[in-house]
Formats: sequence, C-alpha cells, structure tokens
Amino acid sequence: MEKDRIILPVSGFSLADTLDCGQCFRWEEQEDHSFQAVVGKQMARVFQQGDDLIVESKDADEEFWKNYFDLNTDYGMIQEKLSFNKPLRTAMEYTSGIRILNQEPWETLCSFIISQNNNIPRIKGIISRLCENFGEELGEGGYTFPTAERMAELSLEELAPLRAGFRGKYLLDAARKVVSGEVDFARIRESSLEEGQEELRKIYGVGAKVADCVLLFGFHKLDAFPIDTWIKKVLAEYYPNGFPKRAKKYAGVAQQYLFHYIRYYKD
DNA sequence: AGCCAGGACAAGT
DNA sequence: ACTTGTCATGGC
Repeated sequence: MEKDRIILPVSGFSLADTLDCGQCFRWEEQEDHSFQAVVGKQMARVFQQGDDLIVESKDADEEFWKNYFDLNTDYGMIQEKLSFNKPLRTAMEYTSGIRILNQEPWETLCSFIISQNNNIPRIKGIISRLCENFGEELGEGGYTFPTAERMAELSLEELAPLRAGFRGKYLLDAARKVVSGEVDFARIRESSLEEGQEELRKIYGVGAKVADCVLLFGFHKLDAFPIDTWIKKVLAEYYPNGFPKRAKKYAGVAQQYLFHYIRYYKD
C-alpha cells in the first residue's frame, strides 16, 4: 500500500495530550509512541518530532490534516486571553499543547452519546465494536465509522453485540433523526451555540452535556462548555461564584485544559 | 466485591 | 426549580 507522508510545522503543540484528553476515542498509541486511527476513509499514522507533526496516510491531504489538528487557530492568543485566571494558568502550564480537533460531527455525536455514565476504556470498546460490526473494512485491521444511513436501518437487537446498554436506543434515534433531516448538521454549523443545543437535544438521550461536547468537538464551537462530573468538581472547588464571563468566548478550550489537568496532571 | 463512570429522563417533592 | 431513582455494562 502506497502511503504519503506530510510534515506539518507546529508550535507549542502536544500530540499526546491532544489525542489523550478525552475528546476522541479511536486513536491508539503504538509501541513507538506514534498513534493510529481510521479518520474518514483512510487509516492514518501520526507522530510528533519536536515542532514537526508527521502524518502518514494514503492520499494524505495537507489542508485536511491542518484543519483536523486545528493548526490554523491561534492558541497563543487564546491562552493569553485565558491567562487572567489563576486556576487556568496552572492548568495551562501542563496542558497548553492541547488542540481542539475538527472531528466528524456524526462520529462525535455517537461517541458522546456512548460516553454518558460510562468510563473512557469502555467507551473506546463500544465504539470499536460499532466500527467493526457496521463500518467498512479497509484492511490493516481498520474499519470506518458507520454512516448514519447504515445505522438508521439497524434494529436494537442488531446493536446488541456493542453491549452499549441503555445507550443503544439513543444511537438509533440519533441515526433516524440525522438521516431524516430532523436534526440538520448543516444548520447547526451555521447557528449559534443555543440553537445548536436545541437542535441536538431533539435526539432522545442527548442532553446539555452531550450536546455541548458535540458542538465543541464536532462543530468546533469553542464557546461550548460541557459540564461533566469532573468539571462539576472544578466549578465547586475553584469557581464557587461561577465560571468567569471573561473566558466565555473560549470556555470550551478552557474546559478542556481544566479537564485534562485534573485528570492527568494534578497531584 | 462493590463502587462508579466525560448523563439523560421521568417521577417525585 | 431542585432532588432522586433508574437505566446496562464492565473497568478498576
């Protein structure tokens, strides 16, 4: 199999933190510390060497990967705007290499439906089985993420091998409403945070937190602020008077810094 | 072994 | 408007 290799210049970037901060679930770290995943219809391998990010994939497209890793966004500026706040400064000392990926909305929606009341290792397992059972096989042991069209024709019994528990019915409702156009991704992309939340919450099993994760990680709305169990603890401990309005425009980025910091670096 | 996990929903105050 | 029980499953 012929592979392209592209080299993307990066600055202040951490591939490991970006891929292991809970925003994505399919990248697998290899023995040599590179990461592999199927993105779109291609298996990709990525690794970082200092200020070079190397991507290996068939028909690798430079613009696609620049956008995927969000290399066109000025994170130095964002971090400057968040640095007025002490807890954020502390978190950013450890997590400033994180970038908010530009992931497929449908995959992101399913992933965060699966994430609810669940732990990350098991989330990864369910998503992996979803792809193996209903995605397209690429060879090299890789499978694409199944389309909404494919999933809309499945029954709850056919979803049983996923062992997704009560989340199975949520996935089917999501697929049905996305395929019918009742939930319109194109409209969400153009709309405000509030309208996007409203649109996504039409899906049975999608509440405020999952909707915000999809808007942040799938639609790159950096003002979306998902509040999960970890962030609840952060808010109670460091922000008893509420999260500062000054951080509102990039609250999602701030959220991700805090989330990754308390889970991996604190103590 | 038992607690809990990147929640949502319905039913109860 | 808040609080609580329930929902499948399995990682640790």
